[in-house]
Amino acid sequence: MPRQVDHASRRRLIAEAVCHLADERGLEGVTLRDVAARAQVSMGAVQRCFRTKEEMLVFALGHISERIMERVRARLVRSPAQSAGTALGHAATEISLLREEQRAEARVWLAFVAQATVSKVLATTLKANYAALQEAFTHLISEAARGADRATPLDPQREARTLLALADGLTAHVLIGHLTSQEAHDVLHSHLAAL
Amino acid sequence: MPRQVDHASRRRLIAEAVCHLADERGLEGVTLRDVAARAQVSMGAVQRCFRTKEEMLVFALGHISERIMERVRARLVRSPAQSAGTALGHAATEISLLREEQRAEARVWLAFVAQATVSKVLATTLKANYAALQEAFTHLISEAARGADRATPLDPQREARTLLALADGLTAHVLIGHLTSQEAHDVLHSHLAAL
DNA sequence: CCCGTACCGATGCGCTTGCATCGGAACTGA
DNA sequence: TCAGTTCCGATGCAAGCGCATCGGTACGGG
Repeated sequence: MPRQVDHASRRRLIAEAVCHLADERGLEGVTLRDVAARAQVSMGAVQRCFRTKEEMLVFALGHISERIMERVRARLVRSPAQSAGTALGHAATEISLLREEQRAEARVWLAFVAQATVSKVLATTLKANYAALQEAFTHLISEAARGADRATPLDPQREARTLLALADGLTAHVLIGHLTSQEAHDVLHSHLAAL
Repeated sequence: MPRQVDHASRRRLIAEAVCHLADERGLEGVTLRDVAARAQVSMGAVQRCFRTKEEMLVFALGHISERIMERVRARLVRSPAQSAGTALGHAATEISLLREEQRAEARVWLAFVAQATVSKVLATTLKANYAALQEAFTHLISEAARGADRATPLDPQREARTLLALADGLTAHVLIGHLTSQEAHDVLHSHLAAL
């Protein structure tokens, strides 16, 4: 058996390169050659890992989805003691990708969302992610609502959808410079407080 | 003076073609040749109207911005009798581009938003539009809030930002198929009711 | 009537793209 | 040590891109 290469890790390496390039120049500016150069591998290696460019992009989307999800999970685990309400706040903040160091991920994410409107495979991947997030949020909200008694009974699923859409909208507005991340934080927490 | 052509209307014609193509294939799939073909003019004509492709795209963005703004304005004028609250609802609905016949505009808009994260000129144009919208919403909200007395005093500007971000997020989620436009409507109106 | 000017369609150029190909390098097992 | 197998880097190719160019066309003024 000759030399074996760890395909999985190489694919991840390449996915990282895709994200960096998508951050800098947009998804359209991602070419196989540039990806190879950025990942410090040859074009042939890239083509061995992914049969087509689209396959590469889909994998990259899955990669960063996983990273984001992982961060949310980590955040929830890190602060388990508090109430479901604060956990919700943390999760929402993570999702919004407002922190400076997440700006790159946010740009890549937005690029993929835009691309998904014309690419069926990307849309499928994205929908799965959103569905998972929405479910998680729904649970958090209904749990948080159990304690607090409210004048009007609230629909956890609808509130989850609201929160998810709001987070995404805020992310986009920060990215194009319409809002500062400060303002976005303010809006987000105000909304959460109203819940 | 030899034959003169109406440059302004031709530019609008081309902008329409750009929007159609961006709707079908994404902003990346917009090429000068295809635009020319779709607009039923020659490539030379396109190049006469716009010196570069970017100039064309920027004009197209301005064109559809204007159209959307115009629709919002028309909607507000059409139903002036009601309260500021219902006017707000109408405006928000228009902005969200949820109706089927606005799906194309929504796709184009999202494509431009994504592109704006890497293009300074596009970002500037977009920011101007969002600023105008936010201001309009702020006024509507503060006006609507004047009548209703509330437990917690609300910040009109913050609520305007929230509404704008929520509308955009919902639009995106409908486009990628995570929500149906029905669900988005539900979310939006529920949020408005909470105000 | 025809000349001059404003317009435009077609064509060419240089470049980049995604993808296919292949000779040789690298490493394992005997 | 060497044969065998797996991998990969370089190169080629056809297509498509944005943009520049230019000769022909059509119209309005003298």
